[in-house]
Amino acid sequence: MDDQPRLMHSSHGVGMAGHPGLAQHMQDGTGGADGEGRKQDIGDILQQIMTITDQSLDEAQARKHALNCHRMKPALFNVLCEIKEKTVLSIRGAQEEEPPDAQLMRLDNMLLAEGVSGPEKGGGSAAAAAAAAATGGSGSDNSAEHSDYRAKLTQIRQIYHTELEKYEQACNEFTTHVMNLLREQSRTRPISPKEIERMVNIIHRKFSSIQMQLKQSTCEAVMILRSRFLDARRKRRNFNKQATEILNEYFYSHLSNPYPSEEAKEELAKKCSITVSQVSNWFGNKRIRYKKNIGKFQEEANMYAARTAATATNVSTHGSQANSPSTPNSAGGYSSPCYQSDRRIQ
DNA sequence: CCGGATGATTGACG
DNA sequence: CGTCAATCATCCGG
Repeated sequence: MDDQPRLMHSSHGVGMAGHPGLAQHMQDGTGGADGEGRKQDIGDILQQIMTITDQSLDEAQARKHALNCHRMKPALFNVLCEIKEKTVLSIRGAQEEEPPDAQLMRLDNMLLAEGVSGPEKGGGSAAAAAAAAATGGSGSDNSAEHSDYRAKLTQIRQIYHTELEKYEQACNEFTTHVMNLLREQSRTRPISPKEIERMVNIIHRKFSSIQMQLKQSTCEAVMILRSRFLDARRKRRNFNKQATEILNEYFYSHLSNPYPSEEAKEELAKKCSITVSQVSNWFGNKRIRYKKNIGKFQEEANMYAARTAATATNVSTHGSQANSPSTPNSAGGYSSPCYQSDRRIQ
């Protein structure tokens, strides 16, 4: 039975109700042949086919078996095929493949870029590294944040994958179920493989729309995580003591003009293992805070002035004085820096 | 836990 | 674009 040609449009579901022209075909094809008995038979068989989906499974199973063994069954099947063949032409080309969804592609790309849907290790760490670089944090502290970010990303990724797998499994289960159903039904009514395929497509589309929701919420979670991670203000760490000393040293030894050039900033940044913009921030903050309350900083100023003076004398006694000519004005008064520090910045 | 210290951000200005 | 001034958000010592 299975090798009979099967043609049936499946978009109307599994029932036969509403098939046009079936009744008259039956009359035309069988009316004159054998009288009332046959007509009755065919009426029965049709009725059974039409109502088979309304019945409970085991009941239907028994009916189906009876139906398949019915002597009129092959003939009826052929008739159905014939009708189907006529109608299938008008159905063809009704709907075509939809273009790949732009939003879905965007989501996929983003998940891939964030390392959620890509290969296990590479993408995630790369994205985290990029994010870390963007924050411009110093070496020591962002490794902790980095691992924190990584851990959270991994968490998201795991949830995403288990959910995705669940959906996929459910989709496959449902698809095979429907396919079995259709294949089973194709023994009593004509169903073409193409129609089964179309039905599978419909199911897949439905499930992928569910997946899209998953992807969307995953993307959202990643964005939130990322924005929190990238907002450096929320995880500010003080510079280490050495960096602060280097910066202060420069600041107080250039008190008359505490505006490091771009190269000087780069140099300081390298020495302190921070970024140039962090150096700029530091000097900006320092200048404004120093100016605001010079008194508060005087002790500090004296200290650094004394220190630079000491190193300067050390250097000069050793014969080479390479770094002194830059700011003769400010570095000179080491004995009483507190008196000359006023109104330098204005 | 509080308050000052501190790094970063924001908006205005030249 | 660099700087200033105000402000935010966090850190950290007492």
